[in-house]
Amino acid sequence: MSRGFGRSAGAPTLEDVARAAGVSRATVSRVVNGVRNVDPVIQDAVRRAVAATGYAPNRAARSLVTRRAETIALVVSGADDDSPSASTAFAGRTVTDPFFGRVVTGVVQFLRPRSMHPVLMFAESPADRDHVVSYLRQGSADGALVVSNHADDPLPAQLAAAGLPAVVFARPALPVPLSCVDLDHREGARLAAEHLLALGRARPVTITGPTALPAVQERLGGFRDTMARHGVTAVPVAEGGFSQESGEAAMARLLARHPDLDAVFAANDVMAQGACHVLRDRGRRIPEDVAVIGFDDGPVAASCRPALTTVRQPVEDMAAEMARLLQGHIEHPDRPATTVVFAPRLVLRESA
Amino acid sequence: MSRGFGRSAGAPTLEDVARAAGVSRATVSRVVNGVRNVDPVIQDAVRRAVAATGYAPNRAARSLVTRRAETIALVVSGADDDSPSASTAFAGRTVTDPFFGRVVTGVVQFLRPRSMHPVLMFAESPADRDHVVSYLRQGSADGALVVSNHADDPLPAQLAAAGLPAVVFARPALPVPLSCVDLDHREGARLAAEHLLALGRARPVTITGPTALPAVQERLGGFRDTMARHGVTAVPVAEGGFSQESGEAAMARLLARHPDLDAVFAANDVMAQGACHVLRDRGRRIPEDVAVIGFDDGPVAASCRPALTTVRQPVEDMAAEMARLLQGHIEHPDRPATTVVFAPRLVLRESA
DNA sequence: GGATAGCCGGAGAGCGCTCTCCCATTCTCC
DNA sequence: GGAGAATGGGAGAGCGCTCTCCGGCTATCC
Repeated sequence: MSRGFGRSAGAPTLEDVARAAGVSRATVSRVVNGVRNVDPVIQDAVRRAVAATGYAPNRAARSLVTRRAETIALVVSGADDDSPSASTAFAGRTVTDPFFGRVVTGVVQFLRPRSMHPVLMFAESPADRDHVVSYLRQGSADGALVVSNHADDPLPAQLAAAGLPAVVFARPALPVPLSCVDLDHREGARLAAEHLLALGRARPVTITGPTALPAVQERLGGFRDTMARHGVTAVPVAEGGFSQESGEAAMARLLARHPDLDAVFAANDVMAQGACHVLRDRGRRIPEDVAVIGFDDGPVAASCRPALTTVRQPVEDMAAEMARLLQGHIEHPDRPATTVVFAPRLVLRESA
Repeated sequence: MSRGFGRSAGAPTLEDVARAAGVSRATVSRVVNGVRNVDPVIQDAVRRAVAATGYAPNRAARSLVTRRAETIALVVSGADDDSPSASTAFAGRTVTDPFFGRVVTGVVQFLRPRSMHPVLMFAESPADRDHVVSYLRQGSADGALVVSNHADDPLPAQLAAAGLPAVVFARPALPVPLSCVDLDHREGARLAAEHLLALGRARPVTITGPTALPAVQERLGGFRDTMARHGVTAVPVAEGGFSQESGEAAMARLLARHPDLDAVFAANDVMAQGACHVLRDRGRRIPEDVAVIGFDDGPVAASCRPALTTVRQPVEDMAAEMARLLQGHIEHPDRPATTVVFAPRLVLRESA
């Protein structure tokens, strides 16, 4: 931390290091960035000068000329605009949701070795979305990773229209010329259905998420189709909102209409957990009386009782892939958008 | 999005706007930043030109001259250096931990109205910490918010030594000249103890976190002292590691040694939940046979069964206060470090 | 009416860096 | 040994912005 040189009061600059090493600014820059060959002797002198002055390259100055922020935005987006309370409900749900943590983990996994760090942004209103767009247009970040919880989130389209590099998690409702990562939801649902069938369950019900989401549709379709293929033609459905309470409510409705149900497939773990609570309160044993399968395999799945049998979504890998795709789009602006689909896996625990 | 002007291929610059509006660069800058009086007529022309060109000020250029990044770093820090597996264990634990989400929520609450966004960083190794320090020294962020999960995390001291603005969550083990926010842990433990005493419990046990943490010490001390003051002199203790498994293991040990226990005070909700599982597995009813009190009041507390009675830590408020303090330090570098202590609150649910 | 103050716009100097030229030196090969 | 190629360092022009200074203008006051 010894300064000594930088008589210019502030932090030492390239100029200071150059003077200390007795070379030009350009040479120091070359050594610092490891570009072009530089005489080992001079390299050494420069490195010593860097250490002596405690030099740290100024990021703003570098960005100004390279036109790269070396930063990406991680945008959590999509609360309903016209619902006044949506804003807080959403923030509460998603940021505290372990799903969010898993996304962060995956993104950081990819970014860290590259010494990059995500900027966290939340887009819940039209103003927020404009802000995200202008943030990128200002060059504060080179691209965006978007996680919407709303099927018709307009942000991806805005980003695409502005020609900004972006990758989205889960295919948006209306096609957008952006790369995205997604899960094979139909396959996940098929896995769940076949497991329940193998268990001999013949009166399954399902708790879906908001049916506007394509992913929700696919899970439902996959489940129904598989069941139908095995002769189970009618699968009662209740729609939930991904929250535990909504799962409880949905379960209660299903139980009232179909007291003889023997299996539940919920569109996420949290609702599955809610369903378990209700089932237990009504004296049903899990999995003996009712088998329950969730979706996601978030941290709750393993820690709740009974531990949840669930369809694992490799969120961390998917998030890391988003980052990788984004990097590709940033470095090669003309690269066409692609969709990477991940395979789900059934994780067997206690509930089914 | 109509461009039209910027013949300079890239994004429109101040220069482009100035030309379009028929004024000087300085005037455009003044209008954009709302500094000094500018003739309303000219202001209007400038605004029109801004809209017409689709101008967005370049952040790097601005930062270069203002010496402000208008960005702060949110650093999650503290895995044990010498334990090879600590890195992943930590990342998994903390990022997925709802606690982290609550911190983010609080920080964003403060930052958002100011159009700022946190950069997420993880510091688990000495190299990571050096990286955080140099990131700040590069001017990539104006200051850091540090959340350590390790009592003797060296990062705060490094930051302080480098003279960088930083605020830490929870007082570090060894005093560091940085502002911090903390909870009155003794008071929280007292609240829990008195509630158990009021319930008529006389054979309480407690599951602590890693005893190296000052907060853990205070919770334990506060619990013991309050109990002692009411005649309960011996409180069996088992140390946990804040994870559910560690809570389960601790509970099992306590149960083996003190089968007649009638109350458990756990140092966090997750361990309390683990304790509940073990107690139930051993046939103990909660709260009839054993009353359980957790700490934190994270999202799990309300959603697990039985819903947890717990000591609420206002994490969001604390995190927002961190951001506020940091802003103060950034704007007034000479402001002395302060500690803001928050009051806990007992939240009554089913478990006690 | 002239001197002084106040207001507002423009000119221009950088902020710290990268990167393209350019030039000096050494190497290579006939 | 001399022409050509390669190698490695320096000079200097900006990147897009802010901000100080300056100058021209109008308002104010004796």
